[in-house]
Amino acid sequence: MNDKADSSLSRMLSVLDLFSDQRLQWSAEDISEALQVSLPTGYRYVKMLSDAGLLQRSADAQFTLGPRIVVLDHYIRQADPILESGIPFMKELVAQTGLDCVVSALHGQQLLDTHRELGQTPASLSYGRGRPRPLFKGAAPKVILAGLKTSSLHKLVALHASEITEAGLPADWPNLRRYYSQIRKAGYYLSNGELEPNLAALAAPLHHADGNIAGAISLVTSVQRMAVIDVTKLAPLVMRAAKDISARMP
Amino acid sequence: MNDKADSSLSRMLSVLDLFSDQRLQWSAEDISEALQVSLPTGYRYVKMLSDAGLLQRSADAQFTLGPRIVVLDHYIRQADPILESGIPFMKELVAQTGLDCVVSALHGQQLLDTHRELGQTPASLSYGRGRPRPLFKGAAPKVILAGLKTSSLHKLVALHASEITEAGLPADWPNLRRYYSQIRKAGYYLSNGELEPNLAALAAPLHHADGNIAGAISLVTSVQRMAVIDVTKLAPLVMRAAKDISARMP
DNA sequence: TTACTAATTCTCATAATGGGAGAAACCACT
DNA sequence: AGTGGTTTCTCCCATTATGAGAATTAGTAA
Repeated sequence: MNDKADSSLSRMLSVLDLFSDQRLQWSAEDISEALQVSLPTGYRYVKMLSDAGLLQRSADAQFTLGPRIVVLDHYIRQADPILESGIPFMKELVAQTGLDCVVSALHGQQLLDTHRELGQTPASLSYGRGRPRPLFKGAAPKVILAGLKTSSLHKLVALHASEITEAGLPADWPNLRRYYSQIRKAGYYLSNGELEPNLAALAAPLHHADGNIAGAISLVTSVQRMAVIDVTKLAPLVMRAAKDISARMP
Repeated sequence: MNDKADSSLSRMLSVLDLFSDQRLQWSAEDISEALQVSLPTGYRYVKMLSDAGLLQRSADAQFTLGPRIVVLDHYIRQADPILESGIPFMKELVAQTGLDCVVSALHGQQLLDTHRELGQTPASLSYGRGRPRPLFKGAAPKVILAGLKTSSLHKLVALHASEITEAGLPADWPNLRRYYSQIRKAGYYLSNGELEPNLAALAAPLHHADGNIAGAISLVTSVQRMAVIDVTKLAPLVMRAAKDISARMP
């Protein structure tokens, strides 16, 4: 309820918000202006963030994201049980089908692709690990949300009502619940042009040993190529891989 | 000269220092104790860092590194000119030689591997993007430092005198300078068991369009396999790829 | 459910510290 | 040496982070 909260501490962190794929170079001056702080303060911020390795100086008095981020992501990857046990199975799926294989997971409120194995003719160019994804569009998000405990799902939908209607999903909770529970029962979900008009994907859920949802594995290709694929053959492949990976999870 | 500097702002950032491959789970209580702050302050820190996405809650009142890091690394990768133009050439080198191919770069004071393409029999298991590397050991670091402007190199060595002697390099600046300039003249460097006893690597420098060093590309394999390789054949391959990649850099 | 324990947030007075303004120092080029 | 842009410093003031303890919430087992 306390929205004015913009203390010094979080204001410094909000420097990171400025960086996006739209703009990866910021000068201390631009930062000061964007955050509405004085120039010396802007310099203090970039100095501290640079000392922490989250930023680094680059040419022409510009600052960019720093090496610490790369190292921290390395730690995250090393500790990710899905990656540890999943990559061989992903490679196998790619070899069997020639399609691109993606693993996605929910981190807090954010749904991310965490790894990709590309086939010979990558359908989705270059979107690699770390791509944020909409929560309510596409195959991977749907099987992941379908795998959440009802209470967790309820919380999540409460916070994203507008996106849900925008995605064409039922606005009322009972119907939404039913929608997801059908997906869970099916054990997989096929999307056609949901996320991007010419992409299709078939996703299956990954589970932790305790049964909780861990993420999703999906095969991605163009809508055209998916049109000639026998989904009744493809789905079991993906679900099998998902089970195999899940069986190796802690 | 001001070493006592441990303000609130940087103290909060130092929460991130706690996370390493040794330990990726910290409770608010442990953090408070490690940083010598009170429990409410510890909670304030993790709350702010979580709001920024740098941390996230996980099971059992533990906190782990957050999804924001993965997204930020995604931005860095997307903007990395070496990756953009280099990966096809790396794949080709792997196909030609069957060895592992690594690209490394200097970010500020930190030398990191930024990408790996693995051969059929990966020699160096699983050390992927983001692995920090010693500055003075191994093939990639040596060709990179050899490519720095003399003044930059001088600064760097001044800050790491102990590591230099420990790595068995000349302690005095004139000899060190000569050592690196020989490497630069050769155009490549072959290391045998320098970094890890059973690994060998051959590295060549990558340059920006302005001639400044951008990083290094290297082929890595076991010492045994390298022993049967004709280096006079391998070195030109790597140097050619390095030139090709460099030619496509901005 | 209820009762328990652990985890997290709140309250508030206090002191620490981050903020701004302007000057000064430091660069990297000529 | 001189110049323009970049970065840090000094200083005082007001903001804001802090700790101690209490209060609340969440999680879990009965």
